[in-house]
Amino acid sequence: MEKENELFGVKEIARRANVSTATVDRVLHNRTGVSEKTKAKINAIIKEMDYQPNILASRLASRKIISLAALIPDVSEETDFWSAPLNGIRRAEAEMKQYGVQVQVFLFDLNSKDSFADQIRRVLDAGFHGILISPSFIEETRKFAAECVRRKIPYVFIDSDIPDLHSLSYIGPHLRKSGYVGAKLLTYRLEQERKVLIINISKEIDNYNYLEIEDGFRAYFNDNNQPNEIVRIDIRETDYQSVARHLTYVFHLNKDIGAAFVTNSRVHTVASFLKNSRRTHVSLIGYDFVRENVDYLEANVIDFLICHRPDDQGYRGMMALYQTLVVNAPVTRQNYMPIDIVTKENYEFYQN
Amino acid sequence: MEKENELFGVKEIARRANVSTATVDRVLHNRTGVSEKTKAKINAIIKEMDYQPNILASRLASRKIISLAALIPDVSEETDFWSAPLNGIRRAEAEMKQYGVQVQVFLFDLNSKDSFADQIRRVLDAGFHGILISPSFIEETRKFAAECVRRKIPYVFIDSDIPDLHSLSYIGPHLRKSGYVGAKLLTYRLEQERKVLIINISKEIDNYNYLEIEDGFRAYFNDNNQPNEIVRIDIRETDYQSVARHLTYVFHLNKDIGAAFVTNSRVHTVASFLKNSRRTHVSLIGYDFVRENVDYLEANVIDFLICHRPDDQGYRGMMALYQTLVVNAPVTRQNYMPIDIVTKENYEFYQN
DNA sequence: ATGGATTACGGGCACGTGCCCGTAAAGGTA
DNA sequence: TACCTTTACGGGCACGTGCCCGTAATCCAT
Repeated sequence: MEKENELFGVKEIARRANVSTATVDRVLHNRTGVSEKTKAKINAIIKEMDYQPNILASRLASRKIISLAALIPDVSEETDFWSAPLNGIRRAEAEMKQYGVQVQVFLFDLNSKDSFADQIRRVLDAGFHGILISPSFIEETRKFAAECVRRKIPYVFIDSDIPDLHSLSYIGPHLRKSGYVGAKLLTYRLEQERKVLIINISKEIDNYNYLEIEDGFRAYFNDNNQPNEIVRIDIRETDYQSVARHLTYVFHLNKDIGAAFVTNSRVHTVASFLKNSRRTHVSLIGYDFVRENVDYLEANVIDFLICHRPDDQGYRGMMALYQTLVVNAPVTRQNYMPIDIVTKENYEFYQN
Repeated sequence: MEKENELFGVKEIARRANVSTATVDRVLHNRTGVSEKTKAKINAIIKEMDYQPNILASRLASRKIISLAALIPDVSEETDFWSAPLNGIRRAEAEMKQYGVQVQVFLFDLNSKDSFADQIRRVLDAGFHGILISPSFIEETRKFAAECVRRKIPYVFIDSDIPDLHSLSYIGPHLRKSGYVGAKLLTYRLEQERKVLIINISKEIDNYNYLEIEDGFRAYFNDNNQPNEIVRIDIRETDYQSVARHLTYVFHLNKDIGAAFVTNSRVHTVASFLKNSRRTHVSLIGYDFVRENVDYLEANVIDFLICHRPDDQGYRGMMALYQTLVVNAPVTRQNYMPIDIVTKENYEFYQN
């Protein structure tokens, strides 16, 4: 069990090029102080023997810590959704720590554009080497991206994407397809004469994500010639009373609703309403593996939850930065997460 | 961005204990040559300052390669299921390579107990430091495990478990629950008067996995007072003609079968039969994300596939060995994989 | 007491890379 | 030519740990 002849180090390159290892090092990190001639020669040798630097030695020798920032929403009373990505980020942190990488997390208030902008400024001021960000507000993110490009700081988007800002990578759901899956599950045992209700509960006016999901949802009905009528409702308050009021009204107007689809994690509020008003025969589908939702899965009020592995998103996002900054390996631009289907029967094994 | 004061190395321990780093090293690797007195003193200091060895430096300094073996079934014409775990193993290999870990894969024929035994012998003879194994044959695995325990080689089971052989870790499905999920999906839109068919297609007499799944499947019917009659059939040949013959007979005897559940990845054979005999109204559920199955998902013949992330199983299995042998961190004994539900609508994002 | 074996420990090089510092060579100016 | 600046490169230490080798100290038998 001895080491195979992997003597392909800087020393070997230096020997072949008749220079010192210091010169090879200068070329490898393209620093100044090397004549064009020797630079070319060394580069040729590097390419020829497909030199792979030893990351162990490199990280050990360099005293510099690589520091990464993660900028995500804080958990609120409304939802602890973002605790999952945070978990993944911590997991990545633990793994990278031993290789000299530090991680710092910045949290902002999803209901405050200002707090988002503030934290962006703090992150940029601190001079991190790479940044993971949830691009919750489009304009601020646009400015942020421009600044990162200027400073050549790689940044990764998670959970939602802004495609035209060329981030290093996007890691998150394909929302349109995810709405499509929701429609499939919703109609799987739905009678033809029943109506379908789409519910969007959200304070924010910023409806980009929601529109994608609804679009996919409706596409399924088109593609499969589903005859059911679709009713939709927007609710701009998130408290139970307001939601209940709106829903009471809708169900009053439409006596024959057979299934409801909630476009985000607030499905538990709807579940609560259905349970209280004894309408649990209505099929209910929504998003995200948060505790309130799982409770209603368990109680047979919610039929399915659609999830996008938020934990993994955090983990992979950080790892994408690690790959570029430490390993210097390429990462894929778009990394769509699986569209997981969670039920009462399989949730106990679900790994976020 | 400077390194925090992490001067907690062997040198610091040595300084505090008034010994040399070599002596500290002997204690750390509990080698001989240290008096009980100094050993105790050093151990106290190590514990007190919660010393964490620098893996980078450790792997760099030690010339020894850590070598891991993976022993899994070969892909056959019957099924390419095992190409997924192999993928995960390769992925882990690439990641560990830079840290001085080598991986060697051994394949055996699922239809030949002898080839399994042969490969076990080869693996044991080569003296690996850790072994990943799919314990396909019980008796041979028992001997293997005994030998590993004797030689103190950690071993990990994937895909199926033999609980009483205390492997370092089991990574794979909870088969019983997985059958339970299958039953849920199968009955979700099934009419009460319809019968349900359980199909087991397998040459091997070794039915351990199958029994677990069927047990879970039936448990769902009990727990939920499902009135449907359950018909079961064992088919000991795997070729299409034999399967079709058996199924023709069963469908002849039972005119009102509304759904079929196949306990393994050969569901595509049944799908083929249903399609050819124009019985695609029968709901069909089976196992594993292999291409033939996905084709029938796409064609609306198979309704759902249940999967257990075989790729991840391979990856995590290798990583469990890495964790114990390199990082010296504890791993969980049982690691049940999520029970994933794959449909025509979400399969394109499924990540094995 | 003497010699030999055993035990307990320290010195110091090596792993492969990063990078500081020193210096010879080349170029520029008076 | 003398002096200074810039360019191009080499020497060599450091990172934290593994481990070989050498040796003083201790023990035991004669």
